[in-house]
Parts: sequence; C-alpha cells; structure tokens
Amino acid sequence: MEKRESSGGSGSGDAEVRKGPWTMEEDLILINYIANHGEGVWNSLAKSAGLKRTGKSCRLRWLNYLRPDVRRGNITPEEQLTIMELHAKWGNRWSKIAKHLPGRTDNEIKNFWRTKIQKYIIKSGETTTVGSQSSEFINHHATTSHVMNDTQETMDMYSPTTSYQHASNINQQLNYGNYVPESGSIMMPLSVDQSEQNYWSVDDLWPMNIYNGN
DNA sequence: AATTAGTCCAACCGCATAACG
DNA sequence: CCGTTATGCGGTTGGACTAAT
Repeated sequence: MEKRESSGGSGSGDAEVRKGPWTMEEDLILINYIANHGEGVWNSLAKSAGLKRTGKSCRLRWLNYLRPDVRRGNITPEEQLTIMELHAKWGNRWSKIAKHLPGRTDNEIKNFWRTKIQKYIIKSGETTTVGSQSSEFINHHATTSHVMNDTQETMDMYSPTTSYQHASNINQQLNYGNYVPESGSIMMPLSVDQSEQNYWSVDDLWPMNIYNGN
C-alpha cells in the first residue's frame, strides 16, 4: 500500500525524494521513458528513469498532465452537463465520471466541480432557501451521493430534466462566450525559476521527445 | 502603487483494494 | 490464507495568479 513511499526510506541511501512542481527536465525524462518502456510499475519506473520522484508522483503527473490524449481546460457545456448528470447519479466517483469524458481526468473534473458547480449550487441555494441549513445542506448534497429526496429543490437541482437549465445558467456565470484556450495548449510555469514568466506547454514536450530519438 | 481577498489547479496525502509471493 | 507491495481513488492543500479595494 505504498505506505512508506514518501517517508524517505527508513535507512540508507535513497536520500532525497523530490516533491512539488515538476520541472521541464523531469517531464521530458518521464515522457521519454514511458515512450520507450511503456507505463506501469511506477516505483521501479521512477528509479530506472532516474527520477527522484515517488512512483505515485510519476503516475499522477503522467495521468493528469503528460499523457498525450489528455484534454485540458475548456470544459464544454456538454461535458459540464454530463458531469452534472453523472454526479447526480454517482456522487463523488470522479474516476468513474471521468471514464465517460474522454481525455478528462478525475482530478480535472473534481476541480471543476468544486470550483465551479459546487459553488454555483451553494450560491443559488443560499438565494433560494431562506435561513439556516441552506448552504450546509446543499453543500452536503453536492458532495455526497445518494438520497436526493430531502427537498424538491434538491431534486430539481439534480433532475436530468432540469439539469440542462442549470448547466446553461452556470455557463452564463462562467462566461463561456469568451472562454479561452484551445485544448492542449495550456501553458504552464517553468518551475526551474518560478520568479520568471517562462512557460512551456505539453505540446512543446512531445516534439522534443520525438526529437530526442525516444 | 500597495495590499488584501478570492480563485484556480497541480500535486500531495491517506486510505482502500487489488495483485502477488 | 496471510503478509507485503503496487495501484487507484477521493479529499485536501500550497501557492501562483487575478481582481478588488
């Protein structure tokens, strides 16, 4: 159960385990290694690739960011609707929901839900239900699955027949009209020197990978 | 211009479960 | 079976960035 993975090892040599933001070099190493050897067996992969990262960290980086088929940003209204409907069905089963949204990661969906939809639900809940429980109550239902029969309001909120309206309301709030970047071209800060505004994108890494002769 | 508050998301942590010897 | 290790999942957090004051 990867119990002592991040503990730095009980004894001896394996010394520092890097944490925090990934550098471009690390990304390249990981991409190259996986291109050559495939993914899986993350602990030994991390070692063999020469990364001072835990296998867990490598896996996460790969699955959530470096994988070539991962779509980033710009969650469409259709995807949003899917998220809302599936969340109503399954609750916080993010990975399960993600399986129905090709290219989306559970992490991204989870973040999207928490930062956009949940907030909207709480907000609208506060304006429609007067007094006490409202936000706590709605918050509860936004973060847990099952039993949606407490109030008609909550039912409506999750009803497939009305969820599209909610989706479009949220779309308005999110300003989808001028929502920005094309998928796959998100820029990320160069963590080698975070004070500088240097960026690279995942798109930049893949050609480099090929160039390196993988 | 400086400071504070709010937002967003990458990455971490802990736990559950699957796989293996 | 049982113990150990690997993997996957969901919750949470740190900090960069942006907007508001």
